[in-house]
Order: sequence, then C-alpha cells, then structure tokens
Amino acid sequence: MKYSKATNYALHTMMYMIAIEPNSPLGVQQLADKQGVSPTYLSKILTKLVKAGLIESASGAHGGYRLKGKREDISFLDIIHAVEGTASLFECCGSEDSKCLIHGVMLEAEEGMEQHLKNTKMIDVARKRFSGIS
Amino acid sequence: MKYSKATNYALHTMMYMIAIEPNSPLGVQQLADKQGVSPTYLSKILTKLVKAGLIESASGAHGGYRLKGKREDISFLDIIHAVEGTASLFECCGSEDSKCLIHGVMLEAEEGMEQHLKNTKMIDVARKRFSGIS
DNA sequence: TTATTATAGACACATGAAGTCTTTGATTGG
DNA sequence: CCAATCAAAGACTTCATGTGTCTATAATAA
Repeated sequence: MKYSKATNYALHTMMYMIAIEPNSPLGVQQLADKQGVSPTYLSKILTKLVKAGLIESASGAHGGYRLKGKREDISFLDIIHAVEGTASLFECCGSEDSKCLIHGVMLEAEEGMEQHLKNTKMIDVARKRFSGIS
Repeated sequence: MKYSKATNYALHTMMYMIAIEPNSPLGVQQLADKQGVSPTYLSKILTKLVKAGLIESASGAHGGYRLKGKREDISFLDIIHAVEGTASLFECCGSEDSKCLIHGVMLEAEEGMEQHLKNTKMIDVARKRFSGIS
C-alpha cells in the first residue's frame, strides 16, 4: 500500500512545468536529468499524462512536452489518477458494494483523501516556493 | 496502490468478533470458514492483530482468539495499521521531508483519510447492522 | 499422555513495480 | 527528399511483495 515512484516522478515533473513561465516544449531528456531517472522510463510516465489530457507532446526537432489547457486547474488528484488509475483502494466481498458497511467506511475515508488532493492545485504549491525540482 | 486482501480479512474478522456478544475464544477454523479463506493463512493475519494488542490468543483445547481491552475503542485505523504497517503512503526525495512541498501536500491528504478511519469505530458499524460476515 | 490449538518458518507462486532496450513513427530543418 | 531529432510502443528483465500452502513446534486442556 504505497504510491508508486512513477507518481512521484509525475508530480515533480508537472510541478516543474507549471512553475516555469514560458510554455515552450521541454524534452524528456532535460526533464529526466532533473530527477535522476532514465529518459525512456520517464517518457512512459509522461505518455500517461498525455493520454489523460494534462499535457501534449510534439515529435521531431524542437519537440517535447508542454502543458495543455489552463495551468491553474491542474490538481494533485488529476496527476495521481492519470498515473495510478481511478480504481478504489479497497476491494471487498466481490463487488457487492452497497451491502457491505465496511466497504462503505473505507470508501468514505478514501474520498476524504481525494477531496484534499482535488482541492489542492499544483499552481498553489508552485507559487509558494520552487527551488529547483524539489 | 491498493489495500491488501489481508486487511479485508482482518476487518471482517474483527467486525465479527466485536459484533457477537459473548467474548469466548473463537477458533481460527471457525473464523476462516466464514470468509472462505484457509485457517493457516488467516492465523498469520490474526497474529499481527495479537501483536498489535487488539486481540489475545490462547493455545490448547477450547483456545482461540478473543478481544482484548475495550471493544468500544477499536477503530478502523487500529486494524489497518496492525496489518499494513504505519509507514507513510508517499515517499519523496529521499526522506528530506520538510523541504518538499509536494510531500507535504501528500501527507496532509493521507492524514485526511486516516482521520476518518480513526474516528470511525468498529462498534458503530457493528451496531448499525450485522448480517453474517458481510 | 493425547488431542487440540496457536505460532513460526520455509517454501512456492502470481502479480505488479521499476527499469532497459529496440523499433517505429512523426516532425523539423536543410 | 534526406537526415537528424524526438515521442510512442512493445518486448523484455529484474526485483519486491502479496497470497497462500505445508510442516514442525510449542502451549494448553481433558
């Protein structure tokens, strides 16, 4: 029961892209260097963010990744859902959800966490302070 | 990023033990039958609950597992921590926590979930309704 | 002493995370 | 058109963990 490292990479990469002002495409090589991770691995993660509609990609020379849509709207939950998926954290007695009170409590708790991740926008954190990539 | 099946088994077993009134020892065979899981596997899970101080065990004939302490105090979080451990769900830039704002947000979100699991007592759910084991 | 019951550990298996490598496809610049 | 650049996709490896099973050991009651 842990968030994957991929989620960590995705959050830091998105934080960087949101924090810097110019919205020109960034190469995966450059982004990977900042986190000490291989470019090919990071590209697999970023592709998930592309498919989720958070960023867009451009092939060819001077291509790379760029924010898509309004940077103010992107929440922590958007990125986490893109990487981890949207399935519930708790599976109970074979998807007969409504009857199981235990399942209900677990879902409420999970919603409590997601609510905070949904309300917290990346840009709010980016504005507080941005020192490099950490 | 999912809760283990072991947590599910632990929650249902504890819910059963809290719901039934007589506090006589229950054998693992009996408890395992209700959930369709092997006794030896369930015993490994219950041993964690013993070490966490939630229940106590007795060997020998007419032995088994029994609630320890006050049944009203046991929360969902107690059981989850006993099975899953108490480590944070999110690991960031090498445990240099305080500086990373992303880590801070993730911790706050996790605390939101834990708060709900801590405030919800097993007995509250047990009193609502208890139909068999689900 | 024997039957019963929990505990512990070794073991096997499946799954998913984490990462590498290679090929393909798209785009730009000359 | 050609070559360089860059993302996308898939096969593959490795490792850790969850999920069990099985057996032996220890404790307790009749």
